[in-house]
Amino acid sequence: MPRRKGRTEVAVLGALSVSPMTGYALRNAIRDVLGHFWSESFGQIYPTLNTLEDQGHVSRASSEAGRTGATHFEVTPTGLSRLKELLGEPIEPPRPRNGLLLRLFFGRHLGRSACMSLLEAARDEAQARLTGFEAIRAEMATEVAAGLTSEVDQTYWTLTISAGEHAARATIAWADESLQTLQKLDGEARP
Amino acid sequence: MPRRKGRTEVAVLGALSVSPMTGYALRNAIRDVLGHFWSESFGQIYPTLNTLEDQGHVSRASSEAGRTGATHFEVTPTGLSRLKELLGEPIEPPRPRNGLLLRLFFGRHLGRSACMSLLEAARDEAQARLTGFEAIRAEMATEVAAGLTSEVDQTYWTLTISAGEHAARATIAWADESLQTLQKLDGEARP
DNA sequence: GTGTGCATGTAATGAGTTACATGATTAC
DNA sequence: GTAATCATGTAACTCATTACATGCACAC
Repeated sequence: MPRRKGRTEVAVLGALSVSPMTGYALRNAIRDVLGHFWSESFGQIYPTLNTLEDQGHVSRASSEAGRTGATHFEVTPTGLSRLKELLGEPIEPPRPRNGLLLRLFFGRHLGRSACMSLLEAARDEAQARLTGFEAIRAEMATEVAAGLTSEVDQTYWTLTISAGEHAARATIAWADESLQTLQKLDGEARP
Repeated sequence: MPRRKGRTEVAVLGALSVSPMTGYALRNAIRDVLGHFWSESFGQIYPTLNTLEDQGHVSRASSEAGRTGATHFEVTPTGLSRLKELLGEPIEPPRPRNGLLLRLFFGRHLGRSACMSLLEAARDEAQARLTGFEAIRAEMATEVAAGLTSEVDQTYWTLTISAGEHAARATIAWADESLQTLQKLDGEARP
């Protein structure tokens, strides 16, 4: 019985504050909308919803729209204050665990060409992410035009996309630079 | 009884491959040298060392140098192949969990000024990291000059520092840009 | 009628951290 | 002598993922 420490609650309450939905839709929304900076595993969402319901922070509003039998969850007023409270809490620093950098650090053991493959993969991945962000920007623009999203929300959401773009471009530049560095490394040793 | 999945083993074998040392020194080395992209909790290191010893990948070479009673661990030949094997395994993608971006995404609930404080803190932190990397570069240069570190190792290690620098600069640029965006946000609403 | 996707959960497992517990050694 | 640091471990706990289990509804 895992005790949730608030992080999952923020994602759930926040997502529901944008729009009420079922647990299933919630999982998809978190994956699709918050996916580039947040993830929740499937088995977290329903238990968290139940906990939140017990605390009166969300309530079930069964089947207004959508299929019969599906329960749409919505945030209650106390749930909204809880969200604001959680958002105000200090950010706990993530413990870094970058598998790519760990491999490169011990690159002497891994070998030059394997390291270069890793760098190329990282660069391509970052490039793909960059392309994905363009699509998200376009999609958001249409939603704002249609009145589905407020401009204030758009501003905040764009900040997170921009963060992803900056990070991706930095990765690309670093990878290209590093590939050049390793290219030169051959100079002295092995045939 | 946690089953280790290889990630801790890479860090431990890798660090010991650079230089044999005690478990205690190992913990410090991982914190100080790999710290900007990797972390191991204290309670992981000793159990992992014992597992690795059982498998013959590391051995105890007691008290050649240093204090009496302290056991220096060193990598065995099979440990070295094990390290190479582990380094060659696919990188498991980290599940993103960025507390800062989660807060900014729901910035409408958190409030403009709180968001700006978070951004300023992130920028300052990135700036501090950038300064730290300079120090690491300088220190490494003296180690190479003293013959303690090979130039090949230096090349690989520098790649990881460079990654940190690129990421930090990207964070600074993004935070400054975002602060300007939020500055303008005031335009219409609240007094 | 049947497969695909919607919808809701539980159980087992694992990874990793924190806190606890203990003692030896060196610096002052 | 005593405080700080070196040194080695264990136990409990938390957080989170994966796999399992189940059933309905809608499109074809």
